[in-house]
Amino acid sequence: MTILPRGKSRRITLDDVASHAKVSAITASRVLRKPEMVSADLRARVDSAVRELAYIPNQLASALASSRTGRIAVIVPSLTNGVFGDYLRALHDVFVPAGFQVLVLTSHYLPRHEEKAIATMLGQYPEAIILAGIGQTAQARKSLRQAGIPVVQTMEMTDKPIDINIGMSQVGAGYAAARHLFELGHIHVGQISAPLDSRSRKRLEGYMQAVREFGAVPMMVSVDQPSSVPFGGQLLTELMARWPQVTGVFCGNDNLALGALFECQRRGIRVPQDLSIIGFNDLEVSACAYPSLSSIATPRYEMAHSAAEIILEIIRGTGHRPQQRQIDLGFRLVARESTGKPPQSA
Amino acid sequence: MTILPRGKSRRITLDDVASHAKVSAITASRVLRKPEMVSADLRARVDSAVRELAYIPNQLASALASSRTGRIAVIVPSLTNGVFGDYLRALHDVFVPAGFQVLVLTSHYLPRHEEKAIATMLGQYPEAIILAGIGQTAQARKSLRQAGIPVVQTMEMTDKPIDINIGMSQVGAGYAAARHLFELGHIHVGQISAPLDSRSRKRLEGYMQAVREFGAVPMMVSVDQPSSVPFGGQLLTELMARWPQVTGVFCGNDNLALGALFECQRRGIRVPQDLSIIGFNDLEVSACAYPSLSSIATPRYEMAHSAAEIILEIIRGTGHRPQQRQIDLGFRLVARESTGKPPQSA
DNA sequence: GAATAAGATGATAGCGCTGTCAAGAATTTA
DNA sequence: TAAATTCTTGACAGCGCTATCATCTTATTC
Repeated sequence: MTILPRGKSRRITLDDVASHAKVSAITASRVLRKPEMVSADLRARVDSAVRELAYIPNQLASALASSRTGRIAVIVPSLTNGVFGDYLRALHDVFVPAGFQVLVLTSHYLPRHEEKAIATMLGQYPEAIILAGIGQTAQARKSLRQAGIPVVQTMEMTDKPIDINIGMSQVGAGYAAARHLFELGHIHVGQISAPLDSRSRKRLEGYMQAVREFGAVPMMVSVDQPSSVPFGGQLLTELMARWPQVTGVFCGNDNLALGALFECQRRGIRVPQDLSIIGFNDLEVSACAYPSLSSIATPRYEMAHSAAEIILEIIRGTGHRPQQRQIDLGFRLVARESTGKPPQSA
Repeated sequence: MTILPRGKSRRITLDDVASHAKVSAITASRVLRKPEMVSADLRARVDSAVRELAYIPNQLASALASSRTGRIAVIVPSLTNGVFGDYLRALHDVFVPAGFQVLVLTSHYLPRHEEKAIATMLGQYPEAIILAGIGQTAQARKSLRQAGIPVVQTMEMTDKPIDINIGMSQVGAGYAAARHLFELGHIHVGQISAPLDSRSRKRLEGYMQAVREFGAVPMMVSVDQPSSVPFGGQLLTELMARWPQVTGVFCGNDNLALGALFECQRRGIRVPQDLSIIGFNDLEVSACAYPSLSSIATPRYEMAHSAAEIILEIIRGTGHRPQQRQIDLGFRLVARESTGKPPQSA
């Protein structure tokens, strides 16, 4: 095999196709974009020229000329978190068939990174931008407004959306998780989290709300890193060292919950007889863990899907915006085997 | 809040910045790209104009004019699989700081989808393209060759790379996993997999090789869907129903292994006393499961990282290609608690 | 102080495509 | 058959930027 040529043979352009088919460039362009406008004869000639030359249109030039880039910008905190796998899948499911390209950048849970990612994205002149979360910097909000494209903030609710907001109440969901444990009769309910994620902090707020309501004492440990399964075990260990009386734990997300569950198995703590565990997000794995993990099911696929649908409608419908600028898709408490009544002795 | 204007206020261009700063457009351009070429005075004027107008360069126009798109195309089978989370993270880690944009498309494990994704990507005129796997269609291979850009096939090895190949032996790794069980003394070693993924089929081949070598009987069940934790439990159930004598299971990946492990816990099968389980990929969760899961550690982060580094070198080094066109990054057997000797009775 | 070199700035011409409008060909109508 | 209508096709300009080359300053040398 020979070394590939680089930039040697100029790439085939529309003009090449046109002259090969003996038509004007614009006709060739039309054959590709609006074939019904061109006679069958010319269309056939152009089509065969395209095939013969293996012509690939330059989307850059096309986008520049038409000011339609066909790009949708997405910024998520992380690619390794299973939550965003589902989220991105939903976006691809809607946008790719509709002929749009999905550009993804990560913010690593840092508003500063997100601001930079937003600037980078806007330079690509996307036709819409979808953000995870509502904590954009002032500067970022300004750029987003100026861009004049649909901006959708997802994953949580805000009173002051930049444009459109499709989410759920993270505080409410955190409250529901903690309340579930209190209502089962637990008095000593702990919380472990990785509050680098601002949504994680909202859930903590919900936990605190429930703690106050049930007259309990807050017991929290956290780690300033992206959450992961191993941290779940580590944080549970810390929690139980500081507050041995704990009988219920609300984990900021299912990865932490899974890690906590494994740690219990390792240490012979029975779940839920000795300790109840509830997670957050309801990842696929949670339902089939042993014991199966109680969790809060979040509509991450649906949030992304709705965001995508609404954007398509706006783009196609000449910019008409939906009546509703804030959509709360809710959440669902899923009580499974990992939560039960506290032990009698406690 | 008012409805956002759409396309009403023309977006700020370089000309706006230039006239605002009372310099020529090209000087403004230089301030942004090669500031050292411009005097401090003009640079300051342009910089403040940029800030005041909140100018965001149009990358499209820039790319068209300079014929440097700054884009790297990546095609992966799935976004939800944890393996590709690590893989994409590595690509972002290298390319984003280097000023490149990473475009991701998914193939859903289907060569036909991959072919389409490749065509879409080439229309974006990326400066390089990175593929997961080696099973591209003939048509796709042709387009890729014609594109004249670095093409890196990853995740597995091939004798006939399109251009550059950075991978590992999937057959060899599958063989190593199965062999590990045979060497521990197991005679009845089963395999469960989701062979939609072509690499999964390669691992099966390795398993068969080991089965032949140790004079054993192949026992396999599979599901024609993307792998997931729940399928792990389901497939294990099927396997043990058909071959109750099984004492060791090689799972096509760690998700299946995790599901199998949970199923064992549910059914009171002790791991590894009654049943040994080995997974594949060594996801983060495997090390902290209980019992911790034996697995094959695959260099997915490293493969993507090397691919990215090599591409940067080629792009920056005026197209000089590395001597070595095939790089095998190997794999590592990680024996943990989930694999042990078979029960005496067997 | 004149000649030269080095540095800073600008004018011009595209990159490859599409929007707009004009012109020609084919068809229909009265 | 002439006029009106529709359908096809093409010429041209320009999207916003950068590569290239030309011009004008300012420093450096003898």
